[in-house]
Amino acid sequence: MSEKSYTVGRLAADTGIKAVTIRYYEKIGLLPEASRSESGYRLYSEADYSRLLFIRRSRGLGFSLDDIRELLSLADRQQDSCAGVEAKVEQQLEQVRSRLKDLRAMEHELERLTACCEGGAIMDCRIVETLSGETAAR
Amino acid sequence: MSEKSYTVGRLAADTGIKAVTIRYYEKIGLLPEASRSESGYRLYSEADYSRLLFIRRSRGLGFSLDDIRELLSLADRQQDSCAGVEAKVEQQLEQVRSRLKDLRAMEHELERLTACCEGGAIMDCRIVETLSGETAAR
DNA sequence: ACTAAGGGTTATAGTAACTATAAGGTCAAT
DNA sequence: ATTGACCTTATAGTTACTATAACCCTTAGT
Repeated sequence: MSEKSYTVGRLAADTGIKAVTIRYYEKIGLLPEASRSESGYRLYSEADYSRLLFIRRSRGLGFSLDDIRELLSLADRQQDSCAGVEAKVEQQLEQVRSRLKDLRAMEHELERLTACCEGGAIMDCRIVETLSGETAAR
Repeated sequence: MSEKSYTVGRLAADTGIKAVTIRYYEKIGLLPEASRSESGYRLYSEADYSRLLFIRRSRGLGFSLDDIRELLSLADRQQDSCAGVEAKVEQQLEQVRSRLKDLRAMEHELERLTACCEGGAIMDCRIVETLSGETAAR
């Protein structure tokens, strides 16, 4: 019945989250305080490992650490409805889409700029001209 | 031949960049130090106004303030080739595209998640399940 | 037993691009 | 003279880390 445990470095290697970051997550209360070895090393359990994976996957979806804190606490109440979780996912989806919209606009504008430069001197450069003046381009 | 000048608040209203931000730009050397009225108020010229518009437009394309610092110094050398500027624009375009790629992946994954939830309890929630376990989903 | 490499520990400061707060001075109008 | 809207400075907070310093622990090799 020996629970296997990980050191912070081991956990880092296994999850792809750096040791410093893991300690940081603990400090801000995203991970519970780890138990310690006799010499003071942090020791992590399987549960910690799972929690960290949850965090990593959520980060990969663009959730903020605050959002993740909420997600985790929602996920912890096994009996409750998952409506809260779904709401958060949808909210995140909207944020991502809004960010996508902005970035696509930037992409188009940048493409337009690269297209209009013909490689002369700055004083004739349409790029610089566009950036400088022309209050248009909303 | 009276040069008209703006106070920081006027400049803010005209450019859509907040007064605090304008002062901040001055502090980090993105804008030259403004001249002052007798009572110590900052006074801005048309040139400052243009420079600020340049900054705003560049920010709108996603350039970092450091990039903008470089862009400005490139743009200031009227005689030089605009190759440097073009390079920066292309580099920025690549960054934007890479960010777009990431965000599109997030969008798809989030869509997938919203689709799979059928509104039961957390313990049956496919979203939570997906976030928790399933090391797959690269 | 000694030592060196490669872990681990803490605390503090730095990053980007602002935003917020406090505590005060100035200007125009009533 | 006083109000309200402006201006000034300095300092701290934000997000999610990263970097640095200065030190302790473990393990393998000599």
